[in-house]
Amino acid sequence: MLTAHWIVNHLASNWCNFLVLHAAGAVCRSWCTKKVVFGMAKSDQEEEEIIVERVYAALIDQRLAPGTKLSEAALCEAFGVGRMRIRRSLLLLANRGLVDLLPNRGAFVARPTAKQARDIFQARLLVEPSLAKIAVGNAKAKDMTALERHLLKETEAHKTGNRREAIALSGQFHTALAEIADNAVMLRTVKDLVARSSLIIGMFGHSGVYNCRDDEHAGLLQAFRTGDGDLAHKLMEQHINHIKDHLDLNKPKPQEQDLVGLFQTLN
Amino acid sequence: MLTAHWIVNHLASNWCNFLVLHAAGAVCRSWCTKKVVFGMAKSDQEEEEIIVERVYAALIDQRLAPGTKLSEAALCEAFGVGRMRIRRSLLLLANRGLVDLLPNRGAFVARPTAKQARDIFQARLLVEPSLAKIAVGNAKAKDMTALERHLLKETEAHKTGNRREAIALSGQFHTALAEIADNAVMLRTVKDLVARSSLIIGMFGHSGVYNCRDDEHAGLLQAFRTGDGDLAHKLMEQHINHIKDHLDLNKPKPQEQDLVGLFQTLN
DNA sequence: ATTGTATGAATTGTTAACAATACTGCACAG
DNA sequence: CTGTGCAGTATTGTTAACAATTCATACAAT
Repeated sequence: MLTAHWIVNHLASNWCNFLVLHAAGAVCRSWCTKKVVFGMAKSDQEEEEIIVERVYAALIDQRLAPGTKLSEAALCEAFGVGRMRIRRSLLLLANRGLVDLLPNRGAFVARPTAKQARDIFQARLLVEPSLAKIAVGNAKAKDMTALERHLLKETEAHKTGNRREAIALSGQFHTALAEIADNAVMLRTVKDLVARSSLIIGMFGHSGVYNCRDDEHAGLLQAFRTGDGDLAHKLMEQHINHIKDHLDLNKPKPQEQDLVGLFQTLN
Repeated sequence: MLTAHWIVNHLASNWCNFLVLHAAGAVCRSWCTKKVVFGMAKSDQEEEEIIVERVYAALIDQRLAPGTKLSEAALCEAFGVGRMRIRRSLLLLANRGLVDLLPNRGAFVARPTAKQARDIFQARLLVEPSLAKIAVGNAKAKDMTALERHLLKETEAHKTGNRREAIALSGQFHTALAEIADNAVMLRTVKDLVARSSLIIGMFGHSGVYNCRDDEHAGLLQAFRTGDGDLAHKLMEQHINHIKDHLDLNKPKPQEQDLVGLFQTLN
């Protein structure tokens, strides 16, 4: 069971950043009758976007295991917001397949089925290689340097054995490509797929195996340097297949609620 | 402006079906202390899925023009549900890019920008051809007959000049392929892309031009008959490009609220 | 000892009232 | 005639109380 205290410690690690961020979005009622927001306009629903993003991050680096109960009260305390906000955030997360919303039971971190896992990786194979090719065509100089820097951090995290950061960074590498491709639709799609992949790895992955191997990311970066889009396509395809190969879709991790899941045939 | 009456007439055309459907999900408190739901289990959040689906349909066959205000009260009356339900549905629709949610102003049918239109069609070009190829590989006999029947209805609607039905059916053709491919992730993606494409056509399309030309759908069906996945890939690519070519992304339709949108520079 | 049942607590779902903001119409000054 | 300011009204956003359901514990029975 998940206590509020646990969430406060593990989920809200950069809570202060959030407060500062929010305070910066100052609202000023000026001479005109409309509100004018300086800088960032994240007064209302942008706020639960932040919550969603934070849960995203927690899912990706596997601080929240599949099946974990996300009680409203705990989340309220963790984020210091009202129940309505939390409720909306959970609805959005459920809409993206990251959370299962059982009526009268509450919200749980999603436990992807084998079928869902297959669908998700098929989708990644369908989308990400082509997207990588587009990204190669789009990459500006600053994108290249950003990727270089990202890869440095990634290998660094691997070397120092910082597992959580390594996982998070390897996920971000994939979304970074979508950002370079400069397509908002695909960016969101890839983000969702990466996050759900983390859940899948948590359920079907062999223990000790990371999300991505950074050397494959390095190969992709090399394709960016030479501007070889077709190579990037091929490498990305191989890369995703490697991730998929490290799964055993027939044996979901025997977590605590394995028996109950076995008899919930609806799922 | 959108009156409640208008919505009742135009949005809720198959309202009775819904009632029957819902009544069929009978709930029976039996000897065990848990609720048992016979047949379909759409008691709770499934209900707003229905609302979302209905708005979807209305957007696709262009009964709801981009920029139309969706007032909560009107929708409450149209669907006969409480404000909370409507509010959640609007949140989900906004999350999928079909509705713009302006703080304190309300919900409006989204008016895609030229950039968004480009992104969406790029995504379709990236996804749907490959998906069509997969669908060809997956198609069973019953899928073929269903497609045949669908195309008959589609050409029929074209011949009789039933514009709304023609548009709706041509959209459904694309989602039908995703269903045959049997990938839930891609199905949802394609549904969203098709719906948003309808909005784009409403904003940037030349008047009198349909969503899809049914003869191109017929060509795709032919590829299914011969089991030629690569042909399906090529045809779908051409098809989407044709749709895109009929747009003029530089000239958004001068609808009534075009001027106000012009001076809302935030958008 | 295990199963079944009942009671109380905790959690989720819904409703309605309230607060805050945006819209509308009118008066009035320039 | 246009533009500004100021009510009143309508719509949206939030909160808190209430209803409904599930969960946990204790206890009785086979």
